[in-house]
Amino acid sequence: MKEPLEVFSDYLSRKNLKMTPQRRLILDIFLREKGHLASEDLYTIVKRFDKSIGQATVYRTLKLLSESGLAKEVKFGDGVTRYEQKYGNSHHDHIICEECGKALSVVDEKIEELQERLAEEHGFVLTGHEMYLYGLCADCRRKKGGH
Amino acid sequence: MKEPLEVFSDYLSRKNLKMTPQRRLILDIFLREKGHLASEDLYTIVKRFDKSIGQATVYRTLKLLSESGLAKEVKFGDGVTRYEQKYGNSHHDHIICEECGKALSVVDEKIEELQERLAEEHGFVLTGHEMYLYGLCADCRRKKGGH
DNA sequence: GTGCCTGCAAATAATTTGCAGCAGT
DNA sequence: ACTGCTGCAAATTATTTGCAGGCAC
Repeated sequence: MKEPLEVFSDYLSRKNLKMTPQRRLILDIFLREKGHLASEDLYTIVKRFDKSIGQATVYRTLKLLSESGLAKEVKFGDGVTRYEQKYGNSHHDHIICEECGKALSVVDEKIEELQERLAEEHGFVLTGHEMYLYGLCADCRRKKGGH
Repeated sequence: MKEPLEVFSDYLSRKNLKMTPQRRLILDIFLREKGHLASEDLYTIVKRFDKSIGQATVYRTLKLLSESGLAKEVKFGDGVTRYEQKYGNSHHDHIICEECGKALSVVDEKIEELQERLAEEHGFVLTGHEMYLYGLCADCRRKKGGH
């Protein structure tokens, strides 16, 4: 598979946009940090490498990364947009612990299939979907129970 | 089943809060208008009946309605919080047309079951979930195809 | 050299909060 | 009477945008 940096470069030149040191740095750190990062989180980390970078640049670059297919926006319902890596066309959903905020990525082929069918039954052709499962993780249940 | 107004009154007195004309009016209109209403939508409608009502009151009342179990917050990912009616403990998910914004409420027992199981497999006990299917509705496909 | 890019600060958008007077219970 | 409630405006939060100078192509 093509390297992320190449994917991004290709995307940029296709759109007559430019590869800059800031964009390279943000992509780099975005790839290094696994998980679900808010723009602000990324900004904090990126700033350690380039004191002079601006928040807006991080916001703008994350948007570009989404458009290039390298990142995907996810919204956990707390008003903060997070971004996660997305190689090729991998897809997954989320289980979020309501106690500690831990978020796992999961997929269930059977569910995906049923979603497709459900949409069809209502006359829709699916283009995408989001599923968030909220609950208590094993750790938090133990802590709560143990008390 | 108990009347919504009674449910709300009970909730309020249980919390040492008060039933006011504004709250009664907002509940009334919320029940009348089926669908997924943003606070601002409701505010616009409510204003036709009471010119002097403030936005903040609508926001605050919708929050109370959620807490009382009569309403449920839904977020379609466009940064606007919407509210839908929720009698008893009815639950459903959403299919949203990316073209015209139309939103349908749906349930699929089989999916619900698999979600439960999926969470379990990852050590979670589910407390709730949200599922949003995005796609194109039949109408919009026709319009697009016809062009 | 041209047009995109950057950091900054100001602008938005949705929602929340502080406050002084008003009103349910 | 005692608190909670209301409308208003100001505050917050997350994100976007305008701009003047700088840099990639």
